[in-house]
Amino acid sequence: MTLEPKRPLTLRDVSDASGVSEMTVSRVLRNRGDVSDRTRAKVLAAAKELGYVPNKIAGALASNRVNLVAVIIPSLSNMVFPEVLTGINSVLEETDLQPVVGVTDYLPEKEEKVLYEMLSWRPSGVIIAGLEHSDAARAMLRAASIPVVEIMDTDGRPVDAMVGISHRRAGREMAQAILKAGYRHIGFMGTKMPLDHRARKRFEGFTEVLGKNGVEIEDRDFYSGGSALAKGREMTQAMLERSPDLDFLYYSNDMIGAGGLLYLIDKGIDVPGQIGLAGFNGVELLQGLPRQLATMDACRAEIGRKAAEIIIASLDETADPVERQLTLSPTISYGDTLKRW
Amino acid sequence: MTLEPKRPLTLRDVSDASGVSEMTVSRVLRNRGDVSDRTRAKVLAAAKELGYVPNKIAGALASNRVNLVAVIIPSLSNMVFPEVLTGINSVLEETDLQPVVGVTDYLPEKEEKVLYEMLSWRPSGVIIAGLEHSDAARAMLRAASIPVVEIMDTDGRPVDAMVGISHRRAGREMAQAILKAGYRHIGFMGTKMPLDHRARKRFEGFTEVLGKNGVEIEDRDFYSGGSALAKGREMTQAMLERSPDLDFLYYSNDMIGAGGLLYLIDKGIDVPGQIGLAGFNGVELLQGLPRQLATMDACRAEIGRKAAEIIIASLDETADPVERQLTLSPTISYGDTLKRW
DNA sequence: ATGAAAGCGCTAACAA
DNA sequence: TTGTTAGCGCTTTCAT
Repeated sequence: MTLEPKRPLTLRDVSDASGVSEMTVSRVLRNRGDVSDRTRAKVLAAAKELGYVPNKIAGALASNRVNLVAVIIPSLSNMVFPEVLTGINSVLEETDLQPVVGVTDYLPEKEEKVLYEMLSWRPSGVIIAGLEHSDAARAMLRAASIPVVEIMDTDGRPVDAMVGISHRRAGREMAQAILKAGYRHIGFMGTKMPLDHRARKRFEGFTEVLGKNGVEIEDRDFYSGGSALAKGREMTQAMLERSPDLDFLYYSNDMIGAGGLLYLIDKGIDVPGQIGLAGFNGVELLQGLPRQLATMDACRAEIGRKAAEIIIASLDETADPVERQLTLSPTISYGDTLKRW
Repeated sequence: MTLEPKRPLTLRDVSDASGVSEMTVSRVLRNRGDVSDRTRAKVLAAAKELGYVPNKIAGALASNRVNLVAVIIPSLSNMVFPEVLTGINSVLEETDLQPVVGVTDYLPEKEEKVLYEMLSWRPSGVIIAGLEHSDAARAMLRAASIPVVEIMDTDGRPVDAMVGISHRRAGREMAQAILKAGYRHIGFMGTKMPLDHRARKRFEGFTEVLGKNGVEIEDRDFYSGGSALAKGREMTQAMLERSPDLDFLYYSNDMIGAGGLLYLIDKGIDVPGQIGLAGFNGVELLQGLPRQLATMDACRAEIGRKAAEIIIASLDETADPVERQLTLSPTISYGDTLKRW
């Protein structure tokens, strides 16, 4: 064992060590083309012995192929997105494609930057949350000439493919369920996030149906930062002190809804008799609360799986065509906090 | 506008469009070397006009530099890891380094595979959870000749640098606090994860101190899958029916602890008088519960930040040297479920 | 079944 | 300040 200056190993090193040409070594390592068993064995032994790790940069440049799929999402702290990732992963795992995650923090400028960075690695496809992007971002997506799947939301026109739910419709359906159950004095709590277009669309759908039925949101409040559970508790308390006549609270996500629910239980208030509650997302996490919050499943894992399938199908000429504009249907679960009519 | 066969743009195209040599275009786009303002403007205009996105693959191959940092973690569903990522991000954001995340699902074989994939992109550094890796993985890490920071845990010897807490010690300290508070009949609940070495070490430290004080765990139970909150509730109920004499329940994570706490509150059991409780992690999420679970902060964001700083310092010859073996000290928070002595 | 040559798109190093 | 040349480590293509 001689000490050489540290330099990553190359195909050349394996070639030298095994006495086989670089080209054949390359074939063995990629399982391409016909190679005799004897040669293959020699090469594999040498590669393992040396601890050779192929250089994908060079490989990608030469072959013009990159097995990466860019996945661009607003956040990792909101459990919704890790769940989508899990769905994407479960499908890509069976291929040689690798997801690479970029986070935008809900900021359009950051989205643009992250997208630029990722596209500069020439990925094979892009999965990106939402339909709202800057013009520059949309231009990049189009110019990349690779499959692009916009996920989560289907209220709008995609650059290429899309999979998600209609948040506007989700808001409408929840409003209908609430009205049917007989509630009329409704308060709303959500995140202070003008850039969360999906939350905005749910809210718009929600107020639209209320409005058509002559009902208006009587109180509303928005928070930012901090523990959602704690915020839900505090905001609920504050809102009920301010507007004691409310008979329903609609929360833009399950975590603050759960905070509200715990507060009401604490106070001994009759839920859903005196006050009804509903959130959004269907986060599994909350099973185990004393009572189940009414909510609506956002089909997160399914969205991830479908998006990955669309990418795969787009890349494979021989594959059966798949639906490229897919709207999933979330279902309401009434839990214990929304009266059934 | 003529329709050409779709082909990604190259430096060459920008060079042609601007009448400036490829080399100078390259310099402009990277802000390297002296370029006249006039030339720079011409180039930037042409690049923007065309919508040129540089090809990092070619750039990386030529310059032998890749601005990626591989981050390898067991899971994204456990909030702990997204929080570490946030810490890493917050520091890397101020450099041109980009984290790239790989997930191992707590499986050594998968860790090995993910590591291999990531190293084949020749990243500038690696941040990897835990100190336990297969021999092959450790060999790869060493052979890569790049900074490697092992995070979360410091009970063991790192390949290169490490940042984390001593989980064994965390377990010991919690045991001491519990004994000092006077509890003697202790039950334990955790995840059924033989491969979660940190949970194992906490448990070992915990039982070690109990043992030295003549106390033994009187009942234990492990779960896998499902909603942690719900599991905590169910397991707590089952354990107390089985072992009604217990006066303390130690949970391997805060989520199941919270489930247990909610169950006990529901039952009207006196916490921490009749039964004390403690978890681990200090998840912010749980603020907002009716009562605060005793827990121990795992310093997640701090670990992420420090790890990123070590990578940066290792890459920058001129930087001040930083501590490369860093053990942070978690602190107990007693909350409302562990008596102070 | 194996090898040799060319070149992927960029940047380091040097020349002008 | 700008341009030229020679590769980075691999794969494609074509020859043997």
